[in-house]
Amino acid sequence: MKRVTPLTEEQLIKRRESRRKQIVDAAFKVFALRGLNGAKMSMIAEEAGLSAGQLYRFFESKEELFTTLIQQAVLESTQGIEMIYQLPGSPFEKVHHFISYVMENKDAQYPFMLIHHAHTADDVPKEVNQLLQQFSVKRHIDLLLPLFEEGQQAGEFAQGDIRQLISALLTMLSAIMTFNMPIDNDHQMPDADMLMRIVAGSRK
Amino acid sequence: MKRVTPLTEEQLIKRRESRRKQIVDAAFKVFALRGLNGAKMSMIAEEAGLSAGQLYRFFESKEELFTTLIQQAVLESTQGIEMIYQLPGSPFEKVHHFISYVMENKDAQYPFMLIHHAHTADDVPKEVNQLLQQFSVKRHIDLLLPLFEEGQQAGEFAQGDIRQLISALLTMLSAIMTFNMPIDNDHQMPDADMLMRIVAGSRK
Amino acid sequence: MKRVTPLTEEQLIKRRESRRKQIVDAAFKVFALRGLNGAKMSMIAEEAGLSAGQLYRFFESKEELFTTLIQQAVLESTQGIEMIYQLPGSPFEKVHHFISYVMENKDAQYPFMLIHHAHTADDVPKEVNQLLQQFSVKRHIDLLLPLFEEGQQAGEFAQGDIRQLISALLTMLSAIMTFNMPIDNDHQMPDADMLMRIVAGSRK
Amino acid sequence: MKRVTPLTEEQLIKRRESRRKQIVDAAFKVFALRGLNGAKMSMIAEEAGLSAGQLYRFFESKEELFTTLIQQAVLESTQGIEMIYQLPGSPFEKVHHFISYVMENKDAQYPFMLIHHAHTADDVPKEVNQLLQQFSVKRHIDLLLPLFEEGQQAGEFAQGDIRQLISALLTMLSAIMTFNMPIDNDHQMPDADMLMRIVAGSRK
DNA sequence: GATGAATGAGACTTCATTCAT
DNA sequence: GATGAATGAAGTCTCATTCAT
Repeated sequence: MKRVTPLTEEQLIKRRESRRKQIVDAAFKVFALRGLNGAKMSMIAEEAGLSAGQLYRFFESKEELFTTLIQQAVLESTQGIEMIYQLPGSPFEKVHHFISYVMENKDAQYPFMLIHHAHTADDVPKEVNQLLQQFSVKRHIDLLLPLFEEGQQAGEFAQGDIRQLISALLTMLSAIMTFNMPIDNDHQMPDADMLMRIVAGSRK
Repeated sequence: MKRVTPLTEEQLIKRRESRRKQIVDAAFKVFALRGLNGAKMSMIAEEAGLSAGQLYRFFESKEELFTTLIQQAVLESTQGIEMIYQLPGSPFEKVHHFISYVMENKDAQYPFMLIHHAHTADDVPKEVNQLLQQFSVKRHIDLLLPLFEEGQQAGEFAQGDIRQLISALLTMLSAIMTFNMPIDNDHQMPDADMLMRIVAGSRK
Repeated sequence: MKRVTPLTEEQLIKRRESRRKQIVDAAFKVFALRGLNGAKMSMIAEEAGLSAGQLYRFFESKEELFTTLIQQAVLESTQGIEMIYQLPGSPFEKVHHFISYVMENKDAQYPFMLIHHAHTADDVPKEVNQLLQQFSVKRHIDLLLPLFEEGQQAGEFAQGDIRQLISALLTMLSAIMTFNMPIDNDHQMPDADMLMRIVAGSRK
Repeated sequence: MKRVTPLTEEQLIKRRESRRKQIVDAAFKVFALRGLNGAKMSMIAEEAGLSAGQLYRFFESKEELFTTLIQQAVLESTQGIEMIYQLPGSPFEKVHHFISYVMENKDAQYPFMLIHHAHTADDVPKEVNQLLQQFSVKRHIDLLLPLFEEGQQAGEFAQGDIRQLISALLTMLSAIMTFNMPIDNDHQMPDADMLMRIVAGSRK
């Protein structure tokens, strides 16, 4: 006769955390792809493999869930950008690597897409707006500034206002990631080489 | 008691058509800015200066309205692109003008934004999907092909696969127009000059 | 052939106001009898003779509806108490009349019941709490103070702390109204005479 | 590995009964304070120091639990009233003591509060309604009748219909206990002396 | 013909109740 | 036996669509 024993507390906590991760991952994806209003709690639940009601044992509301994700996205996007300094090669090569990496990894794109939705959606929780004001692109630009200054001095990058250059690059990257067009044979995303032309400056 | 002379049939038809145009214009704008789900019928009615009920005298449903607009957007985007041949100057200058024009004119952007929404929304009417498959970017690329071949031969444009180059440019343009981020001092949209670097090719 | 003409604007406004009154009256009753949580929007809608969705054309949310009613109840309860000075007779007779009137008129009781629910319910909107703090019983006591002083000096009322006496009377009145027990042959509400014994003081 | 000696059957039954009592006590309090709908099973479980699931090993449903409590409350309220004959002094003093005791002891109030909720809630199980009809206030009045007759004959109590007098007193008591208003400096509960004026009759 | 009021389907959220562990 | 995770029904709220006036 098999005796069924309750899980130990440790097991419970582990399970709970893994559940929570499931939800966060699912929500990350669904919110990134569909935005605040387009994402339905039922979609997130399905993506996470549970019922909608369960979400509320982990997050008080759709708003709180979204806010949590934005916090995480802000963090991850910053870390993703900081990563650029670990990449090998000259500034040009670093940036090139970075762009390639971001464009090829869905997971790397979600944070940027999420932040974009947070900027453009209609009824964003006010905590999110505060977050966005504090950790805006400005921060990302600041992070990249030394690298671009170095690149510019080395003659690898276009001359002109550096901050503007970085901002334009980031905007284009975000725009492309957000664009989210189902790629077919016709629609072709610009590749990293093309984007690097913006960074490097034109022949003309 | 005021006696109103009845309108002739022709006048009636005219009035009806002008009414319909009001609706289409309003819907164009609202759908372009807010997407299929974000746009509420009541918003469109208000933008058009009509009651919500009126919309249904011209379109059977929100879906039909959206479908109609997509048809028109496909048409207008094509016409917008054809316009490029009327612009003065070399191929490079033509493309530069075109990009500048599109980026500075809200109205010119609506068709592209609308098509983007049609591509990314989830519950798009199937007629719309058919339309998008038939009149895809492929068509736009075909239209621009001669111009870009000329530019390439003149050495103004980057070497390499032309179709890919055009596709990338169009995608970027759409992406930027769709990006729709509230511009602040931090977020800076790339300008036409920067985009032209993609077309012109890099120094490297 | 009968020509159906739209209502004039004036008619529309009238209809809208009458609708609103219907809702307010229904909500007043349902909230008074069942409290904030016990009252379902569908019950209010049914009592008002319309569908639940309609309520939202007049009030943004259940909370706003409740808050509006509390404002009105605070007003009405105060006016109801001020009314006591219009009643004929000595202070004792005035108070007696007042108690009788309140206990016999359902409508006169709703404001007090509503305020009671506002005090005791769980998730009261914060505007309501503010209101209750500003226009609390203190105000009612202040209003009745002159009358009770007069009655006490005339020897009609019990000696002792007047404010306490008034407060106790009001509390008992509220408690009785709120008690809301279905009256049967067994349960007998105390009548005005009995309550007046509290006011008048005991023989002992 | 720790070996636990199995409990004897008697011990098991004892444990089970103590468990059940925990639940009943917790539920008594929570239902008394919050009513049928305001009380959540999870609150009762927490108050009892158990998991929500456990409740269902003792009671089939919230309704059954509530019904059980009402049965007990009816019993306890009757016993509480019978207690009055054990109190010292004249009828007046007995009643005064009783009122003081009830007003000062939360635990003594729960049965009355519970019965009140049973009377006023909307979706009360029908068994409860039957119970309330069978063991209504009538019973309480019958119990107190001899005492009040004695008091009346002794001239301590007001003249008039005794049953009505008792009923009014009980109703007032219940109402006050149920009133449950957060006491502040403004709201002042009537005290036992004031209530005794109802019993004793007025000077007038 | 026009208006905006009314309905009903669907999304968010809570909680009694069941059930895997 | 116990726990707390999972479900589903019900309530609040929104909006496309219909319809009385």
